[in-house]
Amino acid sequence: MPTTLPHEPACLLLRDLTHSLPMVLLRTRERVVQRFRAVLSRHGLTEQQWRILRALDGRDGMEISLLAAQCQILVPSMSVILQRMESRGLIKRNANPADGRRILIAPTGQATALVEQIKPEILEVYREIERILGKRKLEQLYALLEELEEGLGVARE
Amino acid sequence: MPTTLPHEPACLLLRDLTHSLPMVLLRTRERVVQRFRAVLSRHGLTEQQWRILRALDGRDGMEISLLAAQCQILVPSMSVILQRMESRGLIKRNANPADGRRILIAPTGQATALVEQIKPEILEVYREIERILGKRKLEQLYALLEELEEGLGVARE
DNA sequence: TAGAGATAGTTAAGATGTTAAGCAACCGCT
DNA sequence: AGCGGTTGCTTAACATCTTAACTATCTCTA
Repeated sequence: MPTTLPHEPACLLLRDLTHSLPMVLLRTRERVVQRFRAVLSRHGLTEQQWRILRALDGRDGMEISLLAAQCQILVPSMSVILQRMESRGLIKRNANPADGRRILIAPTGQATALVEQIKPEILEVYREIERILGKRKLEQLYALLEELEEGLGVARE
Repeated sequence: MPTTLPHEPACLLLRDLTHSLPMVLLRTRERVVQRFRAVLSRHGLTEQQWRILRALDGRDGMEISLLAAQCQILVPSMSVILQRMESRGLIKRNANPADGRRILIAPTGQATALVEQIKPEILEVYREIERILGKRKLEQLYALLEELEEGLGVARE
């Protein structure tokens, strides 16, 4: 016995919470990130701090707002996180002489060394993920996620 | 000119941060959730409070630990969130006479009415998502996400 | 060139995430 | 009954998220 009425298509009913898109996205991301977190916490980094170091990797400076956009971290959060990272000696701030508002964030030598140390462990996690899903399905997953992301756009309406 | 060395397969290099799996999952989820948040905030609910009300919907009670698992919210967070929701009259607590540790959480009449009021707006968001990706690709996305989730398992190692 | 508006960052306040402790009620065993 | 281990939940501490207000600086234009 179907639980839906004959004239009421499935899309008119709310999917079971467990299988709703935000929940599935959240759970999957949680599982993935747990693996990364296990590595990063051993080095005293949070996931967000790692994203920042990754974004800065190989560059000699980046403005805070651009850094925030790349890391998918809101500017107010970024502001606080950078304060902590600066006091731990992971980043330094360089003023922009041409525009007193802009601040260039650069990784310290310590940070660069730390990133190089962590990279191979992170790569191992990526390999595990690729083993689970296979290269083809993984590429397919990337494509679908990015298509949905594009479709939803950046605008907040 | 490829940037990778001939004998070094792509999987040995860290994917560009912007296209790393955690980032893509995060960005896609953010875009999706923004849509929901726009609806929920008009009704004074956070995303997490909505998940809780959705999980309780149609049930007359649920233990806190099960509720937390279903909503993908850690128990300590759940504890605080429920305190807020109780003081706003959205949920009530019922003791379990057979086991003094267990507490049954139930939605109030006010909460049930609120959920019914919000449901159609949330459904509209789901329809928009289905329009963007199409039914087939959306199902494909669900399948891939759940396969990856299963593969990563629940264990924290 | 003064002043309105836009831009880059910070600060603030409330809510949640994450980990570790703490507490009370249960369970199993003696 | 009594004791140790387990379980369900709360509290605490710190980090981050989200929205809004605020500051300083810059830009554009009247």
